[in-house]
Amino acid sequence: MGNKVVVGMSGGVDSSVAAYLLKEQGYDVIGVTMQIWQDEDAEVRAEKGGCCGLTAVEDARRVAETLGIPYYVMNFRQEFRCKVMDYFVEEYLRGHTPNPCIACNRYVKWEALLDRSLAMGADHIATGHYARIARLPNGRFAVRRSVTADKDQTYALYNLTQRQLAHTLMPVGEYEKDQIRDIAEKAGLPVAQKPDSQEICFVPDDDYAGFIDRYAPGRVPAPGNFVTADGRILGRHKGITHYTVGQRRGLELPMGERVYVTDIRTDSDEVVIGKNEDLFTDEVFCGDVNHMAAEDFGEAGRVFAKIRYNHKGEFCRVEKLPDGGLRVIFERPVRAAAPGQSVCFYDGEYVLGGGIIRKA
RNA sequence: AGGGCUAUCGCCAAGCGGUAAGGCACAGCACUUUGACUGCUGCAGUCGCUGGUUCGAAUCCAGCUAGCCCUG
Repeated sequence: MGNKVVVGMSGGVDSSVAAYLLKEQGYDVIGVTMQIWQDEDAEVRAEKGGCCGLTAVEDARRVAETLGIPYYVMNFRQEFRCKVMDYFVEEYLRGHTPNPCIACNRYVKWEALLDRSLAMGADHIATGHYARIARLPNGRFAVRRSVTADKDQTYALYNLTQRQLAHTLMPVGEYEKDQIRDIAEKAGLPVAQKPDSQEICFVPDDDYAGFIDRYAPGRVPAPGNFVTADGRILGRHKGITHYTVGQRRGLELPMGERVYVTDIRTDSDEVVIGKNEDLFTDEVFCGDVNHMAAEDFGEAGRVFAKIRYNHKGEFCRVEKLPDGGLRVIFERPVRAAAPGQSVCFYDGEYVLGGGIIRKA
């Protein structure tokens, strides 16, 4: 295999250093920024960087110049709109809580970018994720945890395919965040001090519910009742897209004690309210399963799993369902497993795979 | 228009003559490449109104107003 690699450059520190490291390692590096969404409001665009705003292009281009590598901007708006934004909105409309980053990784950052990169003669694509890629004795590829436990990003990568992994490099996973900034500093990269990105990149104002209102006018579920599990009506809510399982803030329900959303009923537009203790479950069911380190979870026995990006994780047992889904039984109950969120399984440092929660 | 009870922050609620607890809600910040959670900070110059007693009242007294209850 050759050594031509396309690095997805977001304009941030991590992907900039990824490009730098690969160049140092002797790769034939090409920098690419994926243009994936565009806010209609020019002012918002100017102020917010995000992982893919306009400042992303400017910053990435400067970094590419500094490194002396060719640089291109590729338009992936179509793919992003279809695979990420549509998916995101549709999921919320049906009362689920999607993770757009996972979809973006699989379908845009990888599928779309890899195809186009291979088409232009590249052998690999690379990103600035805090994760590593390994070829296992069984011949399969798997994402491996970053050397830093706290900055680990493997969770969001569980859905990548074997083919995608075979053509991927993640040089940043070998370093700590501080080291990455040091490297950027020493290499004279102009983005060394840029803050980390966060929140949903295509919702710059943080108001995801408002975004859905604008994205799917006329299709947003109407306001309904807040109810207790035993049917008592507590008040009115703004529509189910405004809520997610486990949520406390924004309910505007002065109950004297902290209360949380425990369920969302799409059939009746009811949002069920309960106590924190009502949010724990030791069993979840998921579908849309992706296998990574192993072809089967059942053979792995006791595995570790995370049910959201920032989850300490819990040990569990996985049973395969006839329909291809999974039943996951945790050793200790997990809190607020929300339909739409992903479960990512681990065998030690390696990602076994994962699936999307459909019922908890 | 007889009697009784109650009126303290958006909701609940301490306070019982010595200079306004707390919880929930809410806001801001922190944390965070998803939604959440969590943490921190803030949040009644005033105690239904008007007078009075007192060095001093949300706390005592009177009247008024409102709500609730019991009688009629």
